[in-house]
Amino acid sequence: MSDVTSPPISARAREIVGAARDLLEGEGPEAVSMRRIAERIGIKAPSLYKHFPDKSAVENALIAQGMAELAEALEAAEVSGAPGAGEGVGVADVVRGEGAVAALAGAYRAYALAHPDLYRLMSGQPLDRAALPAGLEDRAAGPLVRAVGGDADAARAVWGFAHGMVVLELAGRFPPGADLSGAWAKGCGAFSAERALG
Amino acid sequence: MSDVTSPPISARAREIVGAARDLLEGEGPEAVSMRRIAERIGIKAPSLYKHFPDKSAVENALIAQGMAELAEALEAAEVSGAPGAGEGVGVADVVRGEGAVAALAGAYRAYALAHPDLYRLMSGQPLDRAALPAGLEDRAAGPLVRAVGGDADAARAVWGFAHGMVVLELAGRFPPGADLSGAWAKGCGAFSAERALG
DNA sequence: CGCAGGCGGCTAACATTGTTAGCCACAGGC
DNA sequence: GCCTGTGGCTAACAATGTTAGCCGCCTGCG
Repeated sequence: MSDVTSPPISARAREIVGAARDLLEGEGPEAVSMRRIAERIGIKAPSLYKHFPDKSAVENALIAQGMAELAEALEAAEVSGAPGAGEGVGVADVVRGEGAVAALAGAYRAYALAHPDLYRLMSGQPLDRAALPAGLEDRAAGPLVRAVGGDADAARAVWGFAHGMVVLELAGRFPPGADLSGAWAKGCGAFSAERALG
Repeated sequence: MSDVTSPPISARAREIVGAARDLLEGEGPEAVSMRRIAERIGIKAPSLYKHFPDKSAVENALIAQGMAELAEALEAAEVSGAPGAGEGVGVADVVRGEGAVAALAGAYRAYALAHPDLYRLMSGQPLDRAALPAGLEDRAAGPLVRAVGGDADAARAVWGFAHGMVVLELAGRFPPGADLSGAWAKGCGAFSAERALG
């Protein structure tokens, strides 16, 4: 997944966000405390403040990392789902762009399910844009706005749909055993049909 | 909004969740601590444990309260948006049910924006169904499944869309000044168009 | 009437959290 | 050869949820 941690260049800083990520993905959000992070790399908690101003700065680094990875995943789905690429589309591809939306939705869901706690960290709070690498947010949004032909309203609606489905699934809010892929298909189909009608 | 707190009948218990709600909606989630709740009703924190087993029980009461209110709001939108009711629909009502979905979406968004912290509390965690009054969840879901004609997949997709839009808006994730009502319209239209195509 | 019991307060305390103050060792540059 | 910055450390503080243990008062009962 290449190197995605831009602002903190220090090796120690990278080690810190690495430990934070391991804790987050290995033991959940409540495990990522300053003392646990420090312990994991063999130092004491107060020393972390020589590398990051506070805990939220570490979290912001994690968020940037996740967003970059998500952007990569979406870009990969974009090329593989683009018209002209190999790999035949499964269901009716009546509308130009339908396959693209579904492919992106699938990649979005897959990333969120593969990194549930990181995804929640990324999307659960007001997002300090100043602490994010410039252009990252736009880059992550790019594939989706291209898939809907540049329609900002449609892009936001599809994003809302995908995010809502993912976060409800992660929170276990759907009835156990519900056929979520059916709901995903319904949603992707709806947005594609809407495009068909103009 | 009538009486919605079912399990804790004690006056003190109701006073406690009232204080918790005031703190939550007045000063945000981090203000609702056991000590602040107790202080607000003139007792000390440990005494709260004579009425609730732990903090999460208080939160569950809050969640039940919010879900009941949301259900009421959706039911109200359901009757006012039903065919035959007064109040002309704003935009093209080409499909039976389109107005209903839009009306429900509007009510959903309105409730969430009016009670942002309560909504986040309601929807942000795995939901301890055992601690909820029986049937509450189904009641809240009722209006939406009726609006989509009983199609469970469609209901889940629309719910995902509405929830995602709301939670992204509450988290300030959309660009400042974005035309969200446009995105909402696009989404509602998409799901209605999908129904038109079968 | 007297008494037992429990309901509902209280204080003190514990572990854990993020975070700060202040100290010290060591490396590199003038 | 000093001196300064970097990056460790210990001790401490405030606030969190929660428990233990004590006590006063009201109620029901014999």
